[in-house]
Amino acid sequence: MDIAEVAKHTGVPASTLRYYEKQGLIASVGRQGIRRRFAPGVLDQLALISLGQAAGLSLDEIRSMLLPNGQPSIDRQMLADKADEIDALIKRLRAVSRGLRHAAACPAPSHAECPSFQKLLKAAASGALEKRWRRPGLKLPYK
Amino acid sequence: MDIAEVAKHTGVPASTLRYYEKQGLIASVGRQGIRRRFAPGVLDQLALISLGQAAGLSLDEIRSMLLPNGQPSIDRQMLADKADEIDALIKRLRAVSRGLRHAAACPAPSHAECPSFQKLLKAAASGALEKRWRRPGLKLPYK
DNA sequence: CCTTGACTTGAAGTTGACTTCAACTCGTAC
DNA sequence: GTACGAGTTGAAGTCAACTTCAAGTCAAGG
Repeated sequence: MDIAEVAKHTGVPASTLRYYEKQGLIASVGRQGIRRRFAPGVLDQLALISLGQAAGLSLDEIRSMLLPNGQPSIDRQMLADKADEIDALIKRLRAVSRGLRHAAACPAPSHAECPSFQKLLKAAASGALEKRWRRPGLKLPYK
Repeated sequence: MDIAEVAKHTGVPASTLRYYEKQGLIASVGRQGIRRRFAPGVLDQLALISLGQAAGLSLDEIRSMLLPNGQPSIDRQMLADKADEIDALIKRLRAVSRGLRHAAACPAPSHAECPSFQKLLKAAASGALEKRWRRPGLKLPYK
């Protein structure tokens, strides 16, 4: 497959594919003239990369889960750890969501007088809420 | 309060406070010599900013929720919308977490043969999983 | 008076994951 | 044989939210 074909099948832009190759995340199987040729297996690798990103992994981390041949060699413990991380994130997000909803429904004339909003503010001020996550996330299937 | 005091109370670095001021997110009440002085109210504003960040708002969005005087003027509908967004994100994250856990527990010799892992991969490949979220998130209180 | 330390400034640097660009090379079609 | 479209390259640009830096300004203490 040439790069356009891979891009079409995966939705990953050609520029990104070249970038991934440079980063050692995927590999082309030789060239036809000047053009890269990819084995069909690259589609699976790209799926794996997408999954890793959805799970909140950096490209560096994802690379560390790939054998030199591109096959995944994934530590099950790492998967479980990542799941734990995501669960913790979910917990925090639910707290924020609940707080926001409460504040949205709060009948106080201004948020300055809404106790639940104040509570949220206090939590935020205390540093209990994270300001920035390490990284990207996911789009998801089952909507 | 001077900038160091605000920094100490809030944990927000002085450099960030200056940055926020430049961005119009907070305001100082005059100077003492060359040094900024802040009214205590700035602590509340910073709490609000933290909360906004935890809810996934960009600084631009947060600014749009502030009146020129720094008081929040928050659209309740917007809060509800944000809560919806967060809930949707939670849904996606839970799918990923479940998938990861399943894969971690999967007894197949390699993930290449694990059906649930394959399913996850397929979801990721389909673009159902987001690669990058718009932005930061939260750290959270109730751990 | 001079040093010290905390503050000031605007400009430039950082990070991660890409995208965009100019300049170039092919294979194919006319 | 030449124009075209699609690929190639390395370098530079983008975005957000900051941080870092050099150079300068003060107030207070010794």
